Amino acid sequence: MKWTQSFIRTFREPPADAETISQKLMHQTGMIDKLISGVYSFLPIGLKVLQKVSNIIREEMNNAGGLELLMPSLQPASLWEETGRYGKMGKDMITFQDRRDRCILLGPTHEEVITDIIRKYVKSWKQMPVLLYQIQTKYRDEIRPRFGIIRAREFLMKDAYSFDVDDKSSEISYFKMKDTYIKIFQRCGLKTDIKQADSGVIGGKFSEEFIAEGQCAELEVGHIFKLGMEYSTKMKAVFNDKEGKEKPIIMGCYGIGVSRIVSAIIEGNYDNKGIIWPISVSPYQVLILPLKSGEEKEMAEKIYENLKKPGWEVLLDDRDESAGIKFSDGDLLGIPIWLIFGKKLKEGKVEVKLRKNNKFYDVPIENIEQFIKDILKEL
RNA sequence: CGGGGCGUAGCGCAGCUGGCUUAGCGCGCAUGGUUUGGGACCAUGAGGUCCUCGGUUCAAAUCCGAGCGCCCCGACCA
Repeated sequence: MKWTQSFIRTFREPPADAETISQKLMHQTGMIDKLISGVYSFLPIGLKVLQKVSNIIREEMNNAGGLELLMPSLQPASLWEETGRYGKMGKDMITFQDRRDRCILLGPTHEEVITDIIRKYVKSWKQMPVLLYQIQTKYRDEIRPRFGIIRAREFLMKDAYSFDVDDKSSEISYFKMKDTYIKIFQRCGLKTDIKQADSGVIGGKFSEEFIAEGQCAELEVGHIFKLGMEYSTKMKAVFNDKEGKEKPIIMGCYGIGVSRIVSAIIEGNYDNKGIIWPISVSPYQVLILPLKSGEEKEMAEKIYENLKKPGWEVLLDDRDESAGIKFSDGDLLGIPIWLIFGKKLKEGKVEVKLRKNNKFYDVPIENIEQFIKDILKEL
């Protein structure tokens, strides 16, 4: 991607109302744009990171045997009355009347909907275990949205639900998810602690939450629950066991705040100049900086085309800006590997800079591809 | 919902105490030119419902009232 075509717009100063570092940096790099309190647009560069995180989650969920589905955001209040949660959630839920005066809500979570699906489709012990998940927007009218997308009223969440024939099997599902979560957070470059937690409105028997390290004390990037028979009993999600006896399905549910992860990654990976993306979620892997407009720019474009071929995501800063601005914006944006086309080009060399530790390497142009390959192994 | 703060150009702010020309500054943006290794410079220019409504007044960004919005602390929360 060429910078001049990328919609990237950086700001020298953070917005006055931003408090946390991730919020400031996401605004300064033009990743997000606030519409109203707790509600944000993801601009192209921000969406790119969000999609990287989503794809890591997807891969690991699929590896764990999960099946992706997509449930609606609009849900009938009547379904929530079955579990008694309509009252419990209270004003956190965004509700409205449709034209037939039916009470509809914007889904803050999906236990009721998934249980409804399961009770319609699963009738036999032979159909389990099942693990279903979705990546979808959730709506919660938080008492106090804060810290940008860390606690938003509209946010992207991965929610998964497991269905088993008995406690033993459900336990296996639970621990499989726990392992999967550890892998997901590792791949995203997040250090997390696991703590036993209060199950809150979700209910169930037991839950653990994954807390991301960082300055910002907030909720937590993942939460896994053993729900037991809580929902299946109330909603009559039952199956026939081997003896033909009717039994309630044993459930678990597993959430990850996808958009919140993006914030959490920044909270754990930045310096006074800007973001330092882990390679796995960086919007681009390589940033190319031609510092002058002549031969440097020509050569930079050539290398840019070459590097795109093997599938690397490359950002070429083709703006007619001074070196200082390109460096500063590069630091702010946090792309891990930089290729600087400047002084050293006369000697046939490109300078490689690593954002992480600010180390520079002089690399002959013909060796660039191999050099990046080697560096990528270490990052 | 309680407490605190804020609302003036795309962003960051000054002006308000003590009402008075055409409401400023920095950044950004546009055009032209000189620059180009860590946020360069010159010139010209565009851009404003001073959050909204009402009140006081000869006169309101400025004073008063109400409302709306935003941020922070607290309670609350996957």
